[in-house]
Formats: sequence, C-alpha cells, structure tokens
Amino acid sequence: MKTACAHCPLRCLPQFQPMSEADVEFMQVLKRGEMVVDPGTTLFVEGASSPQLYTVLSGMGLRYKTLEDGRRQVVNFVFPGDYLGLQSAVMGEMRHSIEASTPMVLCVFNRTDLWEIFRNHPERAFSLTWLGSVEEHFLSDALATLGQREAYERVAWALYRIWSRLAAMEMVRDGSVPLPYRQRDLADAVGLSLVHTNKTLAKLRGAGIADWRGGRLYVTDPLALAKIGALEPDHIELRPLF
Amino acid sequence: MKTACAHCPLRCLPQFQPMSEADVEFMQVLKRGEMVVDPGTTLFVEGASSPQLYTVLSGMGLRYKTLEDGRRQVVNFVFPGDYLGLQSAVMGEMRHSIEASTPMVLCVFNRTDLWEIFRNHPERAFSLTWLGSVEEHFLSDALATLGQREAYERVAWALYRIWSRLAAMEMVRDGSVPLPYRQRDLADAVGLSLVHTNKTLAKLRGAGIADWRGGRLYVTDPLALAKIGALEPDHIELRPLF
DNA sequence: CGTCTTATTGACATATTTCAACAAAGGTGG
DNA sequence: CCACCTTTGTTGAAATATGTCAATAAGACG
Repeated sequence: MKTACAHCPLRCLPQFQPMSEADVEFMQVLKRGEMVVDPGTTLFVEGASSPQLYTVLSGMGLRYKTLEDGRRQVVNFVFPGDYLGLQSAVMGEMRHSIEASTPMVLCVFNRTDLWEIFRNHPERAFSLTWLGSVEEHFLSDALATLGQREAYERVAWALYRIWSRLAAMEMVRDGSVPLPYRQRDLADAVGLSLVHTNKTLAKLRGAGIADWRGGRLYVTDPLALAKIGALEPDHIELRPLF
Repeated sequence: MKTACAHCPLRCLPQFQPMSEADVEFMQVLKRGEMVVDPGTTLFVEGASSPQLYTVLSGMGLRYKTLEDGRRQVVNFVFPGDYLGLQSAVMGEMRHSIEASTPMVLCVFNRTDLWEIFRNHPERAFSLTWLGSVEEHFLSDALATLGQREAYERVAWALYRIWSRLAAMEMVRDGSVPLPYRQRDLADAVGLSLVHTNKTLAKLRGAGIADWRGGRLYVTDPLALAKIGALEPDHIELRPLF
C-alpha cells in the first residue's frame, strides 16, 4: 500500500470536511489496497455488481450509460476525491459504467464493509448518504441544463462545473486546469452532436471566455463563463471524502 | 392521526419491501402526524431547508427546478409512497421545489429524528440511502433520455415510467391510470416545447399506443410503449417505504 | 514517414421551437 | 342553468437551432 490515509493528499484540501484522527484510522483499517489502472480501463459495468468500492486518489474518468443502439450519455466526469461504486453497494448493481480516461490510482474498499459502517459508524454512514445526495443534486442540475438550455449555455455550464470543481482541488496552473477528455465526451455529456459541440467551443474561444486545447482548459473569463453557464450560484460545499 | 402505520395501505403493495412488526412500530413512533394539502401547495422550496420530512400517503405532485428566467425543469413526478425532503435533511437544503398537483395526504416526520435513525437503526438508515440511490438512478436515466433521444422516444419514456410505476401501485382501472397533470408539466419534464409535446402525444394516440385525456392515461399497447420508451428493462425493484 | 484518431469547417437537411389563432374544458357568479 | 371568463388543449405555418454529411487539417504514435 503506497499512500497511508494519514498522509492522504486529498484530505487536506479545503474542499473536504476535516476528519478526526479516529476517523482517519478507521478509514485506514477499511482500505484494502490501492489499484492503478490504465486509460480505457472499465472500472464498473452497467448492470453488474462489484465487490469493491473505490475512492479516486488521482487521475480522471467518466461515468456513462450506453443505449441499445450505441448512443452514449456521459453522466458525469470523475475526478480525484470521487467515491465510486456506492450505487452498486447499496442497490446491488451499477446503473451506469465507469471508465478511466487517464491512468488512475484508486483506494480500494470492500463492499461488505458497508454494513459494518452502517452498524457501528453512523456518522460515516451519514456521510455516505450525503455523498449520494450530492450526486443526486448534480444530476438534477444536469437534467435542468439538458432539458431547458441551449447549446451555448450547456457547454458553458459543463466547462464551468469542471472548472470550479478542479479549482476547489487546487489544480489551476497559469489559468488552466487539466482536462484530458475528447470533444466526443463533452458532446455526449451535454447531449449535443460532436460537430455542434465543436462549433460551440469555437464560439466560447472566439468570445475570449474559455479555450480547451491540448488537454487543458483555459478559462480566461471565469465570471462570464459562470454567467452563461451557471444554473445556480456555486456552492463550494464541503464534501465528505468518505 | 388518521392512518396507523400498522394499517398503512401502501405497505402491503407488492412494490414495497416487507417490514417487521418492530419496524412498523418504530415508524409509528417517528410519525408526527398527517398533513392534508390542497392542489398547488408548495411543500418544499428550492434553496430552503425544512424541519419536516414527508411520505406520500395519497395524491400526486411534482418536483421541479426553476431557472432565473422562468424556464422550469420538472425533475420527477411525485406518487404515493415517495419520500420527500431527504435531500434537505441530509444536505441542509432542497435543491428543487416540490408542489402538490392534487390534494395530498402526507405522513409527517421530523428531520431531527434522522440522527436517531442513523445512530440506532442502521437498517432503516441503509434503507434511506437506498431510496437516495433509487432516485439517483432515475435521474441518470432521465438524463440519458433528454440528452440522447428524440421527442417521440422521450414522451414514450416518460409515459412508460409513469405507467409502470402506477401499475406497481395497483392503480390500473380499465386499462388506464390517473394522471392529473397538465401537458405543460410533461413538456417541462421531457425538455420539449408545449406545442411539440402535444403533437407527439397526438402521434402516440394516432398509433394506438397511448392516450392521455381527461386526467387519465390509457395505455392500449404497453409493449409498444415500452419498446419505444424504455431505456432499460423494467426492474420492478422492491423499494423500501422507509 | 505512414496510419490512426481527433479536431475543424462548410453546406445542407430536419427536428423542434416559436408564433398565432382557435377550440374545448372548467370554474364562477348571477 | 346559463353566460362569462380563464385555463388548458389542438392545429397549421414559418423561423431557427441543431444534426448530418463530407472533406480537410492537425495531432498522436509506432
């Protein structure tokens, strides 16, 4: 095991709730190991159950659903600190797939320990429920964006969410954050065709607001981006890491 | 208090997980009362916190988000057996509003009892997390529908979800279920204009598949509807009532 | 250097929206 | 019970945002 929970690089970030020493120790006990995967690896398959849960230590990925005819909906982007597989642990199977877009390092937990958590660590259990609620909130936000807003707003919304999420992780360098996805991924996330997504990105670039190229997202005018894209003011909510 | 949990008309439905006598009793203890509301009543407001949680005994409603400029996304339809306000209880505030479309009867619970549940009734706490996961699953399904599918499929999807949900509640009479909403509500749910929603409904009616009029939804060809609308096979998942 | 994937751009096709007018249903007061 | 008014549903025509097709450019990679 490479990273001890006590030295977890994520926990100290302002985005995450502080944890007591006892909590850290408990987490350490539950952590079964660390897993490193290559880009393209599928971590969860829609419809399948998994004996493991993961927390993302580093790297990025995608959650998505596939339709019978091959169309794909990207449900969310996966970033460090995300908790993967809770749905499977609670409901018995995943309702979407998760795949790595970059090399990823994951902390591994056992699904069967979930019961132990609910039985003996109610505060941790509450945190997990919280994480579920956060995801639920995100999804309803996404739904409102796809359902009610036009292309320009949708793309701005997605870029802004990504930007502020990664900014909270202190990943901004020289006005840009890493964004190692393809335009196809963004298109499938906002429900637009690839071509139209590309043209909309060009429009944002032309307006001097945001520029995504070379695997990095440069946001030159964050306020303008927020104005166009934000559905609701950015709650920088303290989220539980676990 | 009118309805004792022991005689709850919902609990016996095949859709819900069986509960032990002890569980029923515990639920009864937590139930603070019953609330009856008129159509149009707003039960939760986006952004606000609420000291109460509800379970729907009867009646129907809507969950929705409002955008700055008045556009509205209907996030889900609310049916008997639904649990309302969990988000508020867990995250501190609701991220969408909920309003009654018909007269409704609600079982009232106290938000503060949530802690008690997590501390002393881990199985109930697990159930709540489950409910959150079910909602999350529904939302990602909705997202995929709005993001990837065209009008005809979207409307069929929505009608089919409603149909099978109400069918599980044993609310089918003469091939129809009550559907006391306006076309505007459906339009805002599937992300289409009112006019286009209307024309799409006419198309389904013309095809002899489904007919929504007079506050009732007649599904003449459920298999065809499922084929057009269903994203995934219908898991008639046993859900916890509480 | 070739080959594969990904990004970019223009022209055209079309699903969906918007506008507008009318019809039907439901509620209210006389 | 009728006349009136408001809300909700229905339909056609025109406007437009977005999708599709197709060709080229630009990177990535062995």
